[in-house]
Parts: sequence; C-alpha cells; structure tokens
Amino acid sequence: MNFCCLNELKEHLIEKFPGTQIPEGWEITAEPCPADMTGDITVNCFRFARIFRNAPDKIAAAAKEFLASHAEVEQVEKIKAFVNIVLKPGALFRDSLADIDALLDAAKLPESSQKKIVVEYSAPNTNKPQHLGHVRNNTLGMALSSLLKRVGHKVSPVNLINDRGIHICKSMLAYQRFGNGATPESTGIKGDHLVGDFYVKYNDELNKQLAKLREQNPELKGKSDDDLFLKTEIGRAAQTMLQQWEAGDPEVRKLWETMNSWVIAGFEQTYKRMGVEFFQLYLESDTYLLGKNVVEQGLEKGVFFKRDDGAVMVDLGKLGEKVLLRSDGTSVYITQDLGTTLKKYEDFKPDSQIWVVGDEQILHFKMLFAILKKMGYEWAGNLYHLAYGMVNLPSGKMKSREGTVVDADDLFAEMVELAKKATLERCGDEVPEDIDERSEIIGMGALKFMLLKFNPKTTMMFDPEASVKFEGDTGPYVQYAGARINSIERKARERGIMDSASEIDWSLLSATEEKEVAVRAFFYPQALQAAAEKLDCSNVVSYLLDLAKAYNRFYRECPVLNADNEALRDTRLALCLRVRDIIADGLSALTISIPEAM
RNA sequence: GUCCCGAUAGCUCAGAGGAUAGAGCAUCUGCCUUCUAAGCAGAUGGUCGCAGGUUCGAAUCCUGCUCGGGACGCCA
Repeated sequence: MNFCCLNELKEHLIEKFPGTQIPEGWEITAEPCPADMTGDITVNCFRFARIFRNAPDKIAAAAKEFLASHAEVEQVEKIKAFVNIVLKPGALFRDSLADIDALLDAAKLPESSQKKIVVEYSAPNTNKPQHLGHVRNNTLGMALSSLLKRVGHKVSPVNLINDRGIHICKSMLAYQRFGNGATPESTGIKGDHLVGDFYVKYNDELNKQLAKLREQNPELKGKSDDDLFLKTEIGRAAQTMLQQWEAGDPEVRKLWETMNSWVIAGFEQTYKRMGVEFFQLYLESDTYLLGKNVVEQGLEKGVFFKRDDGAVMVDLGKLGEKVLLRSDGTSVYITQDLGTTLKKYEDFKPDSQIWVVGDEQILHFKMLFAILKKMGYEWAGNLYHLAYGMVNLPSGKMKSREGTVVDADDLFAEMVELAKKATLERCGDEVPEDIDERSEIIGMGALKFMLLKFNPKTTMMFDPEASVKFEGDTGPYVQYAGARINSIERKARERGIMDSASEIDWSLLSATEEKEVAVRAFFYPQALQAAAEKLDCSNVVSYLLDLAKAYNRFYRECPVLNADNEALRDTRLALCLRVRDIIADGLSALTISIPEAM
C-alpha cells in the first residue's frame, strides 16, 4: 500500500535520472511529517541518493517540482532534502483508511515470506507459583506468537514444563515431612501455591540446618550454601529423593505425579486468566533423556569428544568448551535442550524456532545453536533466542528466598480490583451489569500493555504504584479511545444513522485532526510488520498510543454525531469506525481486547 | 580476568544514520449546559555517561575509558 502520488513520483524520477537502479519491490516510502512542519507526509530524499545516483538536494528539487503540479497534492515544500507534502483530503483518505479491509490486509506478508514458526515460552518450574517475571515471559511469548500470526506466519506456541529435578524434590520432601496429607481441596489453596508453600518450608528448614552446621563447624564459615548443601541432612534427603525418582521408585513417583498435577492445575488457571494457550506441552520428565541420542550421533560424527574422565565435550571455539554428558553418563541442561529442539523440529518441521527466555541464558542459547550448526543441521541458522531483561522492583531484585516476589495471581487480582474501583468511580449510581467482565479486560489489558511497552531486552523497573495507573501511556488509554468509538456507534445505531451512511465523502475531512488520524492509520501495516521483523511488540504499543492520541485530538475538535451536516457526520462516523477497527486489530495482536464501554 | 547488555528530562522509558532529541509520570496553568474528562490544550524540565574517530549529517556506527547489570558450572 502506498500513496498514488508517490508511486507516480517514482516513475517520474526514474525517467528523470537515467542510470537509476531500483531494487526489486522498492517503493518511495513516506514518513509522518513532524508536527511543527507544514505537511501530512514527508519524503526523505537523503535516503534515495544511491538509488537515483544523484545528490539528495537535486532529487528533492525534482520531487518538489513534480508534486507541485500533481492533482492530488495541495501544497509541497522542500527543506534541505526533505519534501513535505500536504495531500488533498480525498487522496489522503483514499490511500490510507478508506478501504479498511485492504489496509488491515496489507499487514499480511506476501506468501513467500510466511514462515512456519515454533515459539517456546513460559517454561515454568513445577515447584512454586508463577511471579511477575513469568508474567513478563508469558506476556511477551503470547503477544509475539499472536503478532507473528497476525502478519501471516503459521505459529505454534509450545511450553516446556520443567517438572523434574532437585527443586521439585525439595517441595516433595517438605510435603512428606510437614504436609499432614494436605491437598488443594482440603485447604482451599490453589495447587501451585500449596506446593510453593512447601518449597518455602523446605528452604526454611535448610537454612536452619545450614546455620546449625556453620555454628558447629566454624571452619565452614566461608563456604557457600551450595557448597554445604550435601552436608545438611535435608540436602542429602533431597538428593536421595532425586535418585529414587530417576530409579522409578513407585512411592516417590506417585507423590511426584500428585504434586505436579496440583501445580499444573494451578498454572492452568493462571494461564487462562492471561489468555495463554499452547499448541503443545512438553514435559521435561519426558524429554530429559532425548539429548543422549544426539550426543551419541555427535560422537560418531567426531563433532564431540570424550574426555579422559568419561565426560562428553564439544569444542565451540570462541565460546569455549561445553560438557554435554557428565562423567557418570547423566545429561545436563543443554543435553536436554538439544534433544527437545530436535524433537520440536521433528514434530513441526518449522522454518524457524524462537525461545522466549531471560537474558541470563544468552550464552546457553549461543552454545545450543552453535552445537546444532556444528552437527550440520541446516535449519540451525534459523533459531532465535528472544532474550528479555529481568523485572526489578523499586526495592531491588525480586528474590524468592527473601519473599520479595510479586505473585502472578495476586497481581492479576490487584489490577482487576483497581480497574473495578476506577470503573465504579466513573459510573456513579448506575453500576453496569458487565462490571466484572469490564474490569477484567481493563485490568489485564493495563498489565499486559505495561509489560509490552518496554523493549523486551530492557531490564525493566516495575513500580507497583506507578504501574497500576490507568492514565497516560497505558492500555486503558488506548482501550478508552476504542470504547468512545463503540459508544458513538451505539448512539448512531439508536438514531438510525448507521444504515444511511452512504454519504461518505472523504474530501470533506480537511481539518488537521482528521488528516492526522488518516496519516497514522496509513502506517499501521508497516508498524505491525516492523514489530514482527524485530520480534518486538513495543513497536505496536508505541504505534497504538500514537494513533489513539491522534484520535483523541480529533474527538475533542470534531463533533461526529453533532456535525454540521449529514455528509460530514457520516464521513466522520466512517472515520471513527475504521480507527476502532485498527485499534481493535492492533490490541488483539497484543492479546488485549477492548471493553464495550468504560 | 574474559565476554554480553545498558547509560537519553526529577522518575519510568521511546528514539531502523537524517530536520530544532520525544512520550508518560511528577510539578504548575487552563478546558466538562455539545458524541465518555480513563480525555484535551499549554508551561517547566536535556553537556543524549566521558574522550576521540567515520560521515554532507551521529543519541544512533567505530575505538578507548568510567559507572551499573548479567554471563562465564559435570546447576537449571
């Protein structure tokens, strides 16, 4: 999609400057004209110097000359190599949002660029409930999956549940000792929280034993908790339980299954509230041995080597050496990921795989990809680690052990409660029937929008007091613009003017506020595609804020239902509905919805 | 020690080599008898960490330095 006059300008410049070499599919692209300049759009000719093999200034002069006499251009101005164009409203609206279906459709990539993509995210441990860090992961993962799908990719979101290991044994052991047969049903506690409580109890007991150990053995004072873990009774007990688990001890397995089922049932509620859905779940207890075959293959091919002590290693050059199998033959974290990556490849035959995992694991993924490349998998060049930054609190880092984590379920409840309070304040005595549904959409929307506003790789600060606001650059701000349009639409229906809306004449919309909305709308497909290309939803967030801002200015200055005449009214109404469609589409790409009313 | 990431307004953050560096919050000033004030308009606020370099043009690219965070395990 492009402005007709720019397509014609391209042809003109090609003729004017012999020797021009236009790359396949190249177009003259517009930028929004800065607010303090006269113009709707800007053409930046600095960028075209190479293509037209001429000085930017000369190209801009030629462009200005051509556009000045163009029937669809009202005014054109050249400053340095910038050409600022005021379009006639009819042309501006025709080339932007008049055909809303075409505009929304333009966000889809051509079929040749559509890929099959597996997105792995969330990957929780089953020993404790999810916290704000997981919420950021889940939000990024689901929004990325949704966005990639929106631009035309075939996306399979998957989750790898980390359901085995020493951490789950810790919860199990504490449950055996202190549980007294408690269940989520008997206590009324959500399963993941119940198990998490025992994880905390385990660590309390461990800390007691560590303190006692240090007290009794002053020479151990300088040793870390990890060093002393197996010197404590409860540390050894957890270790033993892990060995029993690996050996398939029936009693341990039974407890493990029971407690995992509680946690997973709890996670399902958390996911449901966020709107998280996976195409497939992988359990690490199923996949943790998969990597061993890969290691054998690598050894046969001579890509890996066996060290004297029996450990299998790989030499990754600049990245260093990495152990793939311990000297006792057991697998390590990266072995499991090698196996799972191949399994995902077999299951989906994707063009590309993406992992949404925190940035402390950057090296791990560099190594994983390097190993797969070294093994000769051609698709290994299309693996991406979307490394996102940690979430910090004003008080510093979140630490499970220090109890400073922000619990996911509590956070949701708090956001929704505040949204409800804000809604009730505004609606006075007439409490809407759908108050709970509305609060849910607004509260969860605010939370997701806030998390997506940051560039994923930013280490972000979550200030509960500031983040919980619904004013300014927030999800509710964008939702509000949509809700206002919903309200106008309802009133238009009541007054029976929806059906008479045949009088659309875009040339009537010459106010700056009206044209500004059209200019923003024009850039919607580009915003989505750029975000998808960069795997960065914050692009979409910025775009939507910008569009909503332009709409709110329009709303203030240009009466719709009370416009001076019917043709103007109907055209403005059409403008509103199209903006609402874009906002709804964009928010939905971020997995956020708009309430009917706010 | 080596490697990676960051440093932009009082605070939180945007800024695909391009115009006089932006937004929100906070502070201050206006605007609800007109379609929703979760809104709009305005004011205040900047040596873009420091020093060089490349370029017609650098917050953006390169080099060095300072400060902050992370990684460097036969943990996950």
